[in-house]
Amino acid sequence: MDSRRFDDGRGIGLDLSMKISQADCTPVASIFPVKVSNADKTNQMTELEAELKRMNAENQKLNFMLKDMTKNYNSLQMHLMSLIQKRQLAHGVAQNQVSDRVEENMRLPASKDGRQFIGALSLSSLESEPAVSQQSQSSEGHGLREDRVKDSKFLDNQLPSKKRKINKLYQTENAISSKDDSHHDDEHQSKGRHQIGHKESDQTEATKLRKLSRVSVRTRSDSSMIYDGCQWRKYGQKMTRDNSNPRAYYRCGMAPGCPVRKQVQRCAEDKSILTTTYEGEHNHILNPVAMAMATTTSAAARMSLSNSTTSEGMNEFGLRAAGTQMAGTQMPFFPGLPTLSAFSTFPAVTLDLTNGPINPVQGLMNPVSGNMQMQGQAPFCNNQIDVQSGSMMGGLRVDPNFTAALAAAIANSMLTAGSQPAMQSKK
DNA sequence: CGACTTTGACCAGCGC
DNA sequence: GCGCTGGTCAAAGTCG
Ligand SMILES: [Zn+2]
Repeated sequence: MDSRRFDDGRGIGLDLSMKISQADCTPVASIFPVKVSNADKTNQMTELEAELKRMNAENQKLNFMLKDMTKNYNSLQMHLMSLIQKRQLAHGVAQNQVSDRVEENMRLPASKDGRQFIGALSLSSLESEPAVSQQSQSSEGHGLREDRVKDSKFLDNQLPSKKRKINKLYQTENAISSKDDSHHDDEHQSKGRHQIGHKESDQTEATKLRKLSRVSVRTRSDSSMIYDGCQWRKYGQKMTRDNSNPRAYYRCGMAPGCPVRKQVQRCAEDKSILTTTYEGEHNHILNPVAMAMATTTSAAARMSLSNSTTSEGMNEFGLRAAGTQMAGTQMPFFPGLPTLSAFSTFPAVTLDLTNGPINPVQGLMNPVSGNMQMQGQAPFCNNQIDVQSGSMMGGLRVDPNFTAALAAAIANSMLTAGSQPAMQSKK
């Protein structure tokens, strides 16, 4: 259906261009000939006006079409992503009994320098407003709100007024799903809350998927949350064992029932480093910033999954398993590189943007060569993926969205690097 | 007053 | 079985 619409759009576009040429040519050609009577002039004027109106209408139509197409494209892309992931899951989970352990890589040692934010580039470039980083500097609660405000401005098509009610609804909905989510098996005995038995398997699948597609992003940020284009609803906060900073739990609030969650926690050693862990995939249309983030996490998750399914330490992306990379050749790029610590057997990927480029221009010129590393965790290996490395490039270039997202993240960090107000104190 | 955040409580998993 | 820990819920509080 989408392809049909696409064709329609193109057809109209062609039509319009023809009309434009008509509108451009006929009057001009007929006006220039020497003496034209007033009646003729008015005639032409009315004709022109009519033409103009038609063009306007056409234009609006086209705009609609374009929006529609963009929407469809986005949703299709998301769909494709999830399908790909599901397929890989089907392969991977069967071979590989991935344990559901919580990852412990949130507390990597601090690295040296550079500041990074995620995703705001796209927004700032789209809105041509440099205020993004400043907004995200506000206090915890406000930071959230501002994210929301920006999102609601940004997303005209995202159920603006009904949002809140839906969120409420979704909260309860999620209460059920998340119960089934995390404790699907044992929940049966303890509470009678799950009367939705037939849904169970689906949700179990969804949970698995969500848990498997877990991606951490480490950034330098003074604000309590990085801007990633999504609306997040906080549903919990916890002190964790080996980190004096609390971990905050958020779930996606952009659509009811969206399974995506994220955890945000500051690094114990370096409080300027913010670790954000994303779980799951959105089940709704995303704005470009969120889309970039989502595709990044999807790609990273796929890499992690494929890593977990390959035995030789080489995955489909041509990424080599940790041992080799860790041991040497890529390290020189990151003098202050944290070593991977305490990775559990849980497959997850860490995008480390904390080794920010000192030279912003360099990063902007060649975003993909920015100091960025990915640390993938798989049952049998710890992967540290250097975006600069050839092996990595081979794999990542396959997915333009991935590089786009990375580029956005890096370039954004360049934009925001200079303007870092004083750190606000967390509550 | 509704939407959203905070925070104590609850629950499951895990190790001992 | 017990205690610890992480994840989630939901009532209460806060905010606009
Ligand atoms: Zn979502």
